[in-house]
Amino acid sequence: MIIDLQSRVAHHVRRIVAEMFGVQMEAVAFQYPPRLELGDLALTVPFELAKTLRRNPREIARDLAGRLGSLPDVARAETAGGGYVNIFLDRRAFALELHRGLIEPRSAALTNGRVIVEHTSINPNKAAHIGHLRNAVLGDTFVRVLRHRGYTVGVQNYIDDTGVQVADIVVGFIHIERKSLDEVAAISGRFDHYCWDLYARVGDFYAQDLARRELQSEALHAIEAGDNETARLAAHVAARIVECHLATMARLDVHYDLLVLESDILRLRFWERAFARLKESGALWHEQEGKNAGCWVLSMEEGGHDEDKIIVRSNGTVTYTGKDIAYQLWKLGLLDRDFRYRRHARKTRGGDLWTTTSGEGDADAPAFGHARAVYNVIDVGQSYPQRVVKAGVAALGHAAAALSSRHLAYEKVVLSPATARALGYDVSDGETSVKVSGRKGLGVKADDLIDALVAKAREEVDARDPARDSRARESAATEIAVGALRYFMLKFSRAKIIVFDMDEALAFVGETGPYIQNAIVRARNIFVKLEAQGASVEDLIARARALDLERFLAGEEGDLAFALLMLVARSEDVAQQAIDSGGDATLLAKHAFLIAQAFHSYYQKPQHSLLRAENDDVRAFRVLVVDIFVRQMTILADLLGIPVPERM
RNA sequence: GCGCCUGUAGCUCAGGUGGAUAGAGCGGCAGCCUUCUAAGCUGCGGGUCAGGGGUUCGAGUCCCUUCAGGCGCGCCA
Repeated sequence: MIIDLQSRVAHHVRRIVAEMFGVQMEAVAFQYPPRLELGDLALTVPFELAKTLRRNPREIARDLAGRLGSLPDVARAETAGGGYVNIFLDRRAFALELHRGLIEPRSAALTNGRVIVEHTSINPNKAAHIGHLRNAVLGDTFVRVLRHRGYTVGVQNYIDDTGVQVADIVVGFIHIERKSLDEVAAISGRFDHYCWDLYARVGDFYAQDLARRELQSEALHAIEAGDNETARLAAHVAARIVECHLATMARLDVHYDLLVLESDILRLRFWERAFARLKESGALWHEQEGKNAGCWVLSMEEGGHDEDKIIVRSNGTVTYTGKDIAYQLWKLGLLDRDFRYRRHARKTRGGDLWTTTSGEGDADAPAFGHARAVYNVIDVGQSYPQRVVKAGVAALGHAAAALSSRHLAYEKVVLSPATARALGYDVSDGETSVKVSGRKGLGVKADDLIDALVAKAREEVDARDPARDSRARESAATEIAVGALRYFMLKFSRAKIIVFDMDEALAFVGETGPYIQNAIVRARNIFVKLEAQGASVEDLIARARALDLERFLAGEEGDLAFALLMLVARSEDVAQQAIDSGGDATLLAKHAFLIAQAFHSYYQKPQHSLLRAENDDVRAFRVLVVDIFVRQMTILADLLGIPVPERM
């Protein structure tokens, strides 16, 4: 809402600057004064004009301020500091416009074309861990923000069902446990957790005798060839683990539109097609000499020497990077091949979940691929292969498409020494963090973390509200756990390594998801009580609209309330910023926290009590403020994927 | 060696497009519950924004450089 207001004011500022100084300004930048007493918005145009006009910015500010006071939306304007123009808004008009915008939300203008976000993409061979949660929460939150801002988004989860990690588990079943497909299928309980342990044993198994590595490559070849017992076992493992991952992510309300199976990329010969095009264009060539002799390589054109990346090995097999180039080309609509699709048994939030297939597809499948922009949420360790993929796309003459394909890189999650010790890992005194290791089975399983959070939240809920129905307490505990976890994953910027500490992650006080949830619960509860007393929120809001709000939004309470409203008004701006900055929702999470903080601070003062307001006008005013807060916070919580319990 | 990332309060971290006195949470200290649910609020203390140089009216933010730490540079993914 503040964006609209700013563009109206900016329009007038440009006009006035042209009249007074004869200068055409392209953009007018707004800032927020450090303290509310100084003003609601600040202009820095006098600083910019000072250069071209060769005049003191203070004088320019004074001239400009004199003309701004009579504009619509503006109550008055002052000069301050070395040349700021501080604008005080017409608070009544501001509050009413803000409220109207939240009651009748204009959905953001639809942008053209589809955006694809790929996230999660966990190897389907063992349980998801906290690092995967960071990926999924980052990706899912970005998707929510994009959709909110008018983008059409397709969410894809890439399943590497023919890779070495699945092969390792297959080796484990065949050569360590000596289980048949039927016996594996009969394993009950949490299959992904079973494989988590088995995977660690396979690591030991290889380490004991390096010759056993051959078993991995044997399994891999059998899987790629297909139509044999090993391949069927691999398919069973991958499919079953994917279901586990989907179930884990669903606990956090993370969903996908399409599962892309690597086996389908192979069977539908996407790579052969991409390979042919890459050869035609000369992007790939067959190296005749040197250490890469016999390989098909792609030049990275950096430094000019030894920068070639092998795409096809000398034994003729294609690397993962090669397959990813094919997949990326398909995403961008640059590969003249398509998958076939069938409905998956699981539903997604908006409707059907689809999966690729090389068999018969459903006739009514929607279109996928052909994206205008692609975001790949992948850990920062894969920056190099991601650059290779982009270079491959660019080498086919699609420079613009390569640019619209972005790597949303995020740092890893490691364990604090305390948490690593609690998991039974031996930590020496000097260490400040411990890397997770799939090979050693070291790490925190996503489900275990969520379970611990729910249990901790359940204790709190039980202690506060023992009389409440047990199922209601459980669902509140679950929502609090999810809110805490999602906020925790967002509060650090992507480039920061998270040193995961169980106690810190389990904290529900301070800058956390539950803090935000509590603010909304408190606010909603006021309305519940108000209605229970026989009052009507709707009537009170109608009454508020007719009030002299300028008066109510002044003074000690008014300033506090207005500060809250100013923060609320910036929400869409911050959401868009999260997109423009390249997909970092940290700002938006922080923003939600700031609004919650402003509300808590306002709410806490007994003299601001809504239910015990001294008269109906004051009550009506407070209802308006709280209503604006609740409506905006509900939107923000949804964007962050933070559920709101009925009671805390 | 080359490339990328990080360095801000005791700890963990925020700090669009350069702007006013650099913020939050945790921890510490001192207060606030016959309550619109204290998972909350108020106050206090806490800073060479790693060091140095430069650009600018103005730099935590941009440029150069040094230092420290991490990651990448596979016919793994």
